[in-house]
Amino acid sequence: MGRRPTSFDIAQLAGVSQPTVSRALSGNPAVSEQTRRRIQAIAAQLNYSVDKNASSLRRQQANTLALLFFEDPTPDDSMINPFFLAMLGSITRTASRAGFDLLISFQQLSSDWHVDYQDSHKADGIILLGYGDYEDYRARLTHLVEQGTHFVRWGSPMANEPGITLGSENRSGGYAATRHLIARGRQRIAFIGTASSHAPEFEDRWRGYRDALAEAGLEADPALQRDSVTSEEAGHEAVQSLIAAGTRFDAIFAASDLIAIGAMRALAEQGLSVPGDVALVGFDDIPAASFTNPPLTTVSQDVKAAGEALVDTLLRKIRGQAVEPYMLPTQLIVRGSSG
Amino acid sequence: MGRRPTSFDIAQLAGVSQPTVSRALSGNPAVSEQTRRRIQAIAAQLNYSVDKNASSLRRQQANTLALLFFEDPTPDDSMINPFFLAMLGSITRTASRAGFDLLISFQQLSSDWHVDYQDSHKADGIILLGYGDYEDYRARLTHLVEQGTHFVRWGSPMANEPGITLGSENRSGGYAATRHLIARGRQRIAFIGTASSHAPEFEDRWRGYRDALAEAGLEADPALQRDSVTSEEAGHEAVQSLIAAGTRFDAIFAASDLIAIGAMRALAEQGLSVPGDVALVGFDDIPAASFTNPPLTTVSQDVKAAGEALVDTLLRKIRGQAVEPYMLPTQLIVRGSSG
DNA sequence: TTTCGGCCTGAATACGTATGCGTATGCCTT
DNA sequence: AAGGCATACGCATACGTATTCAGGCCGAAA
Repeated sequence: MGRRPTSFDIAQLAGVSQPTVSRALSGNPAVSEQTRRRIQAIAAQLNYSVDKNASSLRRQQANTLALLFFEDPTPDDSMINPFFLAMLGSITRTASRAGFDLLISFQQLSSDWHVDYQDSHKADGIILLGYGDYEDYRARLTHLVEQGTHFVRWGSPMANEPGITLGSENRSGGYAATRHLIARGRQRIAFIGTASSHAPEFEDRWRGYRDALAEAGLEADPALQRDSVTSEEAGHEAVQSLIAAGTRFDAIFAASDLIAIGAMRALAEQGLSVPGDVALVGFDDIPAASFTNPPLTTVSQDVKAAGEALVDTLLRKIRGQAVEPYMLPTQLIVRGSSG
Repeated sequence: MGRRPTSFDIAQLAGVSQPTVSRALSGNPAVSEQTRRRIQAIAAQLNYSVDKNASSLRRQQANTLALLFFEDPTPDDSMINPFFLAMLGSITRTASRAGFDLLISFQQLSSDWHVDYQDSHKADGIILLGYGDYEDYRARLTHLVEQGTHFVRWGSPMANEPGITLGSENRSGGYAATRHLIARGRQRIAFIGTASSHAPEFEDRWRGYRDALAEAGLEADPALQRDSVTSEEAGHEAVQSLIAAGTRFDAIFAASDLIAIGAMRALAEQGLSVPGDVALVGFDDIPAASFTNPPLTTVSQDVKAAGEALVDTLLRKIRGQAVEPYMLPTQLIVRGSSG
């Protein structure tokens, strides 16, 4: 026969009915061990596999999660935040271990993602990754909640959050990084990275920075702060501007590794040595961080645990179990760039 | 009403039959502009969206591609070849532009992927990414072809290839890299990367290396070659072994950037300067390559074009159009590590 | 021998959509 | 006035599975 086999074909060959085939293959104990074996043998021989479309239609669930990845539209098409990419491995593996497929999509921030995946029943739940304009975000999340869509977001918890958010302990991470620099004797520590509520993760890291300074009796000098999005170019520019301003500084805490790498380049161009003249700490521990020269001291987020937490939490939500938002610990990784 | 709306609900509200709704929303010209508008308005108001499971079941195609990513089982769970990750962005974007969703899965090499996705009708075609044992690979590809599965593979074309493969021009890339080193006056050029048919991409790069040497009247000295898989550790070890052997060399062509980065570390540890004592060229142009110190000269693969080529080719295959395997050009990116 | 319960299995049906085919309506032609 | 054609729509059905419900069989208890 030309077409791919269906459960009816198996049934006919096994001398049973189609429902029995369905039960046998899904492990339903109502079917005797003997017939189950027979059916499984025939199925294997015919290379049969359950049609997921029919199955999902009938069961009203797809055993699929959707990963929506947001990014600012960038001229350079290919550059993706390496930190999120690193999470991908962990997410897909965890999902697959739970028997779920993973649908992924890179969204431009403007698109109508909120009426898509779960609505059309292609996925049972959604994982939201990436930074974005949080006010717009909030409106969409509210929409999702109203529709009864299951989702989990990675980021920094907002006040009165619609839905649930997981994230790293950004404040304590920033605190540890800054304390480390202070312990190495640095006093004039710059912060590169937007310190406003438009970028809550960065703001939290900045809070940790400020708290550590205060604890040491230092003050956060606004002249030592520069806004920057998370890209190498932005970090490079920010440090150039810092140097051009003439303000003295002996350390930099960069809100992300990409920024730190750009900073490192700007410092080198100006003949400033790392860590001799300027100590440097980043955030994220992306792969490239250990390849720089000197290797970058940074605050590591546990990417593996994060992916697992996202998937587990989402699955619990789908199953109607209770979920609690929580934060994942970060860890300071001391390398050469901080002395 | 509690449930999500179906095309019947829309039909009732619009005073037409369900098929008319289906046609109206799918742009079938058999329905008048006027009724189409009415139906669309109602659908929008109810937040209706087509159930993809039912739709896929009926039409027998899912508008979905599957990306199967292979990797050697690694103890460190999270490390993924950055080169392939970079391709991901381009692939998902191209697919989405064509109206296809992307299902992704990171497979251990041993699993039974060949009986999965398309078989179960979850995807209309498969993209295969990653290196692996090519003999095992061949058997599975043959199986796929026999099943009539649509797929495209990224890699190095094999003789009597089952199915279709796209890849970069690895030979000419290796040739350009080596020529460059020769042009800079280097004579004793080492090659790090397996030069056997178990790793066809690397073998092709090695061929280019050998050809360039031959053209310059030099010979490929086996003492200057070390096997290495594509990881930083492996590159590090390989160069350590090279140095320990005492063989003199003034340049290294590494078969991948990860290897090159490991090599750079090993050289630095031995007090050898780059490019002063040893010039270094890599392959891939991963993001980290431009962050090393000195920045890494490398052979760039056009990741964006590669992703687009893979998706376009696969879609053509799915549509039953003719497809031709072809190779994508590479480009030498000269940075500081080669002098 | 009858009855009852446990264990398997089959018949029927629902999931929501897309499409082949038939039909009604209006308009133009002769 | 009657037939022909294009246009716009409805009827019926198929896609392949999972589940509800009812029944058949068999051994054991009465």
